[in-house]
Amino acid sequence: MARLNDKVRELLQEYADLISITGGDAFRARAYEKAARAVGGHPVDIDGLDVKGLQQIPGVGRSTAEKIAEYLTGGRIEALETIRAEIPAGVRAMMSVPGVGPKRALALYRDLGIASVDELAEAIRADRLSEVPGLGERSGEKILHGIELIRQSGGRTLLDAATALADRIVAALTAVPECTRCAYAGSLRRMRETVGDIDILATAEDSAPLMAALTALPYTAEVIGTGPTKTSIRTTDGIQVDLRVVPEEDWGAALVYFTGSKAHNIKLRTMAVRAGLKLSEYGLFDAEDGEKIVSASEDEVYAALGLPWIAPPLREDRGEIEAALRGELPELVAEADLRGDLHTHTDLTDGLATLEEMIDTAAARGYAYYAVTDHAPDLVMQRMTDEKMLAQREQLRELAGRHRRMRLLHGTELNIGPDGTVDWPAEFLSGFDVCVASVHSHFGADRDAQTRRLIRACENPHVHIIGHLTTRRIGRRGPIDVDLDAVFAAAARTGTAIEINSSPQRLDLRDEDVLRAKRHGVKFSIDSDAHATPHLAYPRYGIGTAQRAWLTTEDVINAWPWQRLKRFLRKDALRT
DNA sequence: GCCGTTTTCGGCCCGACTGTTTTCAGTCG
Repeated sequence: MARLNDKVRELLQEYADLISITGGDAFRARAYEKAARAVGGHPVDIDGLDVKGLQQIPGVGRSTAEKIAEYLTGGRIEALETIRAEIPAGVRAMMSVPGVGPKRALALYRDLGIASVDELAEAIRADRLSEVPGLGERSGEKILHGIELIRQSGGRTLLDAATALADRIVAALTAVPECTRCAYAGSLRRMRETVGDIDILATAEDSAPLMAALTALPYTAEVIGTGPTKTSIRTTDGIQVDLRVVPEEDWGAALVYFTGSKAHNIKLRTMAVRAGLKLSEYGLFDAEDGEKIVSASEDEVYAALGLPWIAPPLREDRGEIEAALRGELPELVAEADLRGDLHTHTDLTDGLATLEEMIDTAAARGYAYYAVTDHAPDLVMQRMTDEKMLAQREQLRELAGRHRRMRLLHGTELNIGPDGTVDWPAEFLSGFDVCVASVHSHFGADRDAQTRRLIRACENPHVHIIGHLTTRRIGRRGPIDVDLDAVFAAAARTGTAIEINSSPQRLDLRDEDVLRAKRHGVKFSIDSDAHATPHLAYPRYGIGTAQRAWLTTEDVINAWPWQRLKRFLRKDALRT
């Protein structure tokens, strides 16, 4: 379960969607959307706030505050329940399909009686879509493609929601007196970009109190199964959680086993067999006499196989065992190695927090440098102007001494146009300390065009970092079609870093692409792309991608000391 | 529904793209 702020954000967003679907006032719907974002990005936990306190959140007025308060005290919002009764949940769910908005969702429901994504796919295949005015064959194809996209990531949970839930469960189980150890394992521990379910491992003499604690959690909606060693539940958010309890002396072997990956485990077991041993979740045994050799810690298990401990993000059988045998495991970059954030927004464009709030929160993270990179004018809806940007720079310079240990950088997130050019002329660009350049339009351009535009952006002497390169949004929008190797080669040649965007909705680039880019000699920037102060914590997810891609501090420009980063950012000077 | 160094009423992020129109509606960022 995520923060209460996130729960309320989801409810307000649902209310806004339902207002849109039922043809309510568009501005009213947008007011709730804005309030939803504001609550989600609010740094203070709303639990315990009263109506007055809630109204202090920008974008939350009396009406919204009362609805939130109603939820906080009674667990439901009457107005939301009323409108929910009108529109089946599946109709709203159709809005998550690219190409389907509130108007089409309603038309599909009213005209064809379609009330779920599955029924929608069925109707398109049965060629019934053209019965709805304004929808034809092409629309059907696009929508069907969108449905495919959702299904590909279907049922998987984003890393932030999974991490928040796992942290809470581990905390709850650790508090049980009988519990001696508890941690999460599985793909979450390996920091995969999404997780299918959450695996929790615990040790106790008597497992019953732990099983009981899990099934009694307030957000446990359904107990799928429960026994002495394993209990599975589903949360109110539909996430499956498996808890396994083992004796304390088997902790290490069980943790290896339940962390995976399957391919990594198979390789370990094969090594064990060759050495006359047998590895299972219960320990490492002598194959002959069945005597247990070790299983108390992961270190011991790996050591008994002649290996150093291998960090979970590497356990994918991508050569980590061979590297470990050669003593060539990388010293992975860690969250604590990050010395700054080079891609963040403020309320000057679409961020929620002020410049001061963002800077103060960044300083609290102990950064040595911090860049503010608000959107550039070609993203028209942000209404950026030269004057606004220069005024922000002025304001930033005035705040220079606010945190003595943290250097402030003035930057921007440029838009890479269809031809690869960016918003401002060279003269204006040279006034920025750092420029991120990203694709925000023309996602459908063909492979050659996408490749050309990105290479041209790399060749721009003022562009230091390519932001969220593939522009994918997990489960919502696929990556653009681009020759990644050609772009990586251009980035390496021109000294342009490629971003690992840490937003859990993006995580762009993906780990396997980062691996490929690294082979080209590309450097990376692990950034939050924060639009609110809590988002500044996102690099914990981007670090997962970086670790899965074997990156060290050498590969990551914002893990470098300022003087070294400064030289990297003098790309334009070095090239002239 | 929210908000006010333009405002307590009257605005509210604006334009491109797409497919379906034959002048525009819906969706998206």
